[in-house]
Amino acid sequence: MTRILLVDDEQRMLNLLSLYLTPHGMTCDQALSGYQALKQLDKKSYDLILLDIMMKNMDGFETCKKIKERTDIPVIMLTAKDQKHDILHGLHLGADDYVTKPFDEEILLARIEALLRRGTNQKKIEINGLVWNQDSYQLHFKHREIRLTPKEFKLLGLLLKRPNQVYEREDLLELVWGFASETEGRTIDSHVRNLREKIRKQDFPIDSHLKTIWGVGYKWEK
Amino acid sequence: MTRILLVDDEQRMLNLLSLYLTPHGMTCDQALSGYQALKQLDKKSYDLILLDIMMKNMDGFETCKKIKERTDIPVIMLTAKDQKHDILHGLHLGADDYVTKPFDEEILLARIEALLRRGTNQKKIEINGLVWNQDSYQLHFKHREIRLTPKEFKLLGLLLKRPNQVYEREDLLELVWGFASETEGRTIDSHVRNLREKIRKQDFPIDSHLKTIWGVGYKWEK
DNA sequence: CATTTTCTCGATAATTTTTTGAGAGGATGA
DNA sequence: TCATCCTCTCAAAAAATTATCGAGAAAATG
Repeated sequence: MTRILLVDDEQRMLNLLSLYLTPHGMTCDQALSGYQALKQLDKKSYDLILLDIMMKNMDGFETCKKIKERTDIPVIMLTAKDQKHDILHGLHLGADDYVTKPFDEEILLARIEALLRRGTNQKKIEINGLVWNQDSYQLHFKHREIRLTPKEFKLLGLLLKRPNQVYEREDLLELVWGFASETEGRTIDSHVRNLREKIRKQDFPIDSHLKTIWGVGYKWEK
Repeated sequence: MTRILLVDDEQRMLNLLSLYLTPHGMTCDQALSGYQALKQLDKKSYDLILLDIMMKNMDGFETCKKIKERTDIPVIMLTAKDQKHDILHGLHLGADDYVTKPFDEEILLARIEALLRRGTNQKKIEINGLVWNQDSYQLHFKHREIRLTPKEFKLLGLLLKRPNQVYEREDLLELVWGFASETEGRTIDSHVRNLREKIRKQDFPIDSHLKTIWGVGYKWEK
């Protein structure tokens, strides 16, 4: 169940948002101010935050900044239509996306889902009994845990998210290690090797899925 | 994997664009200026360039022009909504399409995909049931995979992209092997032979498509 | 700070692909 | 038809790439 925190100083807007989102499998908590939102964040974790940046006391930006300082939760701003400046300011403070008010229900949902689907936010993937779970940072096969290191876990997740997509080593370095990575050589091969070994040990047929594409890179084949 | 170069002088806009595109199987590199973009182009190749033409120092147009002078990579301009003049100017300088800011995610994606489907940047080609797929690096016929080596795969892709175009051996060496290639003699013939054999084995009538043009080279005949 | 775990990277073995050369086999035009 | 090109074929040698291993560096943990 996707947990969403709604932040707006108008109770009516909070209700409207809840009304839209709840039927789509999301549970919503409400906060009437940035202060309340932050307090709520200390208590619970959320998958996404919907934040009105034009609240009376103008603390929308401040709230956005503070949220991003302490968490990595995606934030969608609610903004007025033609406030390009506000939008850019919000994005600058770390917001991930924006939706203009008055908003269209479908657009809002599409944006939310896009953010949740996003690489780092797709939480659980199951293929042929192999279960990769972002939240718990665990990989399971037949209810047995396969312990992975962070790099192995991220690498596998990336491959699983786009079955059949071939990733060149360069791509993997960028996507798993990060932009400025200076790693090179056979580092990736080593991680692939360890990953294969750990999974193979549990009798999952990893070799018919995690494939080497000679001269190119690696991929997960369905 | 589709590689995209983002050019904008606002870091936040770059991040927003990455955010939208990455989940759709694209890897993005960023450049904060036209100068950076051109430098980056010397190092790597891209499938498409997204270029803000309204950067502070007004070098968007200049950049577009220079990109088009030295490459054939499709360029989409990011422009303000009502700058008809800018749009026309950009198209005149060789830009392939434009998207107005603030942009809609779906529209942006649709434009990108439309451009990628065109011309020699196609990632997926299907002819008479033979399916060539760049992303997965696979060739299929009737849902059976035909395993190709890198050279074979590239060679076939090249021919498929321009049906009926006859390529001389010299052309093929340049396009498949790369400029500085020193290969010669019967190398290409060997690869063509192996390619034909693998495909013929799966009962695809390769011989009525992949034709030898006596005294010249090879072509794919529709 | 000591210990454990993870990551990196080179060396070597194993594997796969590419190139090459020479003879056979076709195509072409006089 | 013949002489001459050019292409096809084949397999062995060369080259390129990946797998494997292990040791030391780096990072995380308690």
